[in-house]
Amino acid sequence: MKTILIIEDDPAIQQGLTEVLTEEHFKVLSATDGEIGYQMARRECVSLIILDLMLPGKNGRDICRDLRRDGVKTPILMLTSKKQEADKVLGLELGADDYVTKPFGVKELVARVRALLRRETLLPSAIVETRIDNLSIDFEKQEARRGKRSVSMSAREFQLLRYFVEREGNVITRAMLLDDVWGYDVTPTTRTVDNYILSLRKKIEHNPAKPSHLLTVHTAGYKFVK
Amino acid sequence: MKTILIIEDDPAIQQGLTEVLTEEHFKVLSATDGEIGYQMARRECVSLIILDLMLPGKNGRDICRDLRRDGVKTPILMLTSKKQEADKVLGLELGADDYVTKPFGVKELVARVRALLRRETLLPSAIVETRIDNLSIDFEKQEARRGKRSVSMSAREFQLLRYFVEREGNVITRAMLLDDVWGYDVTPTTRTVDNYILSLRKKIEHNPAKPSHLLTVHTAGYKFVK
DNA sequence: ACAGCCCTGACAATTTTTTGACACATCCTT
DNA sequence: AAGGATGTGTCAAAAAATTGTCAGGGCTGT
Repeated sequence: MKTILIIEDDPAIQQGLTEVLTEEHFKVLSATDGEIGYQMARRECVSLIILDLMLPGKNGRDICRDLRRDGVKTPILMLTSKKQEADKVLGLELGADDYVTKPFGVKELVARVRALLRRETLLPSAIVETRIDNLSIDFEKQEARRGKRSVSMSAREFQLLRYFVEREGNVITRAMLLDDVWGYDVTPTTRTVDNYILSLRKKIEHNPAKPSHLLTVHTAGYKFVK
Repeated sequence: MKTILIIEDDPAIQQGLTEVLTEEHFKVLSATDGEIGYQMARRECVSLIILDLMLPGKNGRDICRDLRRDGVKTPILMLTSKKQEADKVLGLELGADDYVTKPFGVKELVARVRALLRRETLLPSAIVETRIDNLSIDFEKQEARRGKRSVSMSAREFQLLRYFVEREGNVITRAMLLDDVWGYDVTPTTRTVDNYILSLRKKIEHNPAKPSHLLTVHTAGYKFVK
């Protein structure tokens, strides 16, 4: 689950945002003072920061600049009162990623939050494509093909395989898979995992019954090797 | 290490860009005057040029055109103030590869820089016209015709199709479509998207029920292939 | 008022995900 | 080394989720 830090002194907005975002299944942290918010942003591991421009303690402008200077790359969504301010906030001098002017619509805000988070997850240049024996896989395009024959995989299968490929050689427990690939909110049986392993093997292994890539580590989990 | 040439007269942006790109491990050269920048672009060996549209000395538009005329193939990322300008900058007449409108977020800019560098072939990223089977489409004129029979499409349909065509082969989620094609202020249902896909298929596919271009990627979104 | 777009809601069709049953393998005790 | 206990492989069918499709209502510009 993604955590969002809200740094905002107006209690009405603070509370409203918290409610909305919680409802949208985000975890929310908050600070009403600039200096405290800044410290939290540095210490806590959050996915996105919603930052008011005007704050007691330390204003949003400074927080933003300082965070960037500290090397914090978390996306920042600025709340401003005037459009003119907003233009200055963006651009490079400060390093915010997007802004919303008050008064703002809840839907718009949530949409922007989601957009920022999505862009975020697209950026890290994790593994985009790979090759297992003569099967080539493009995770971004969600395509897998053996020679010119395309092999169909569901979205979850791609996710799962990617998870393994990115952690090549490490033992992956079922719990890790359930947490990271499925998420906290759903809890299928561990049998579900086995079934996906099964179908992945059918697609990537030459002899699914004697796997050479997606190995089982008894009582522990699975391991992918190339 | 890749070298990036920045041609930009506003010192704030100039400096900001330099900082950010340096931090991202690029080597940065810069010019604040158009004519000087143009000369540098011709002489120095750089991997990418970030070019402001409005410049003293020689404006970005001319620099871009002249560089292309000189046979310089280096990717060019334009900085513009208005979206309308941007659309004109792209396309073939000038030869820029991508653009960012001010104010822009750091992440977006860096992402675009990386994308351009990754891209080996210098395709202009804005497609003005295309052909799908025997259907020819002109996005600028908003015309589509199959042979001499014109096929009517609404503005939104053109937008949507263009979005797909420009991202050929990539999986496009409904959220991306809603954010990028519809925008943040309106929030139609995802069902709306499906309906547009439906009507686009009726217009571009030979057999809309068995699409061969506008494919659905179950649980993920859609994908356009030619 | 009319035509054309845009959006919504309902329901059907399809695909994916999960479950449950059972065979088989491995581990750990005795 | 035998035998139970537990963990895994496998399949098919049920359950859930996603997408396809259509008809209709609201809105806008003419």
